[in-house]
Amino acid sequence: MTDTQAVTAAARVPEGWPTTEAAALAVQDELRALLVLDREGPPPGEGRVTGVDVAYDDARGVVAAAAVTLDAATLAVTGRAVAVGPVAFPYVPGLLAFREVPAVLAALEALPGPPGLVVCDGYGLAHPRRFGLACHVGVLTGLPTVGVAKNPFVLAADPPGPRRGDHAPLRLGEEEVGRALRTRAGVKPVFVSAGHLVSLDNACAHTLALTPRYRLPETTRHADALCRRALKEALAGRPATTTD
DNA sequence: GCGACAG
DNA sequence: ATCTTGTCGC
Repeated sequence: MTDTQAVTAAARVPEGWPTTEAAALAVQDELRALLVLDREGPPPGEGRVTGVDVAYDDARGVVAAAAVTLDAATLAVTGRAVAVGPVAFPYVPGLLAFREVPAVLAALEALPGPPGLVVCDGYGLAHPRRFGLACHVGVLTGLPTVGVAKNPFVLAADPPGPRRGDHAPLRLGEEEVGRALRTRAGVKPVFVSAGHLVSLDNACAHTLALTPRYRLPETTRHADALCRRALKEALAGRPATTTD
């Protein structure tokens, strides 16, 4: 219907972006102080929700990010944008954000309208240092964010019940920093945590509102399909690692 | 000391 | 994340 053509932007690694693990850890410590966790966040089913995801070609050092905005009530696509650029950091468990954030921000900025709540593909607070990708994106954009990961990370969770909506806590000490949430009956759960300006309860409510049919949120599904297509198209222009 | 480890 | 065929099911 009103599905816009995806706007394509060029992403680049910002000046002063961390190049070592030690520098990245220091940035996490610095940004973590800016997290806002005492807000309920926007209610599910209203306004807009934007999913972000990235695809890589590590051999060529290229990353493509996609941001897809949906009407929260109907889940219809209202805006799409992609950003292609250089990979900003190697993959290090716990430092994923340094790899994806530059391209993700470029895609979000290229959207035709306000993103609303941002759903990230990965963890938020349920992170060894309580500052996963969703927190990072939230602090840098000022937008409410949640993290929905497909696989368990460093925090173990008991298996949730078998029905849609059943969940089990992800604990960091005594604190519940995330949940293994069953979005489809009898199907492997997803791992939800708050990123910025959202409560864990609300993050789970949004996740359920976005999964009327599949295990993963509609936002993530759309963004995943778009960034893969964008990466392919961006690579089609250049055959391979040429002699430059 | 040796693995495991979001994407 | 990515490399990969066929196959079972709606």
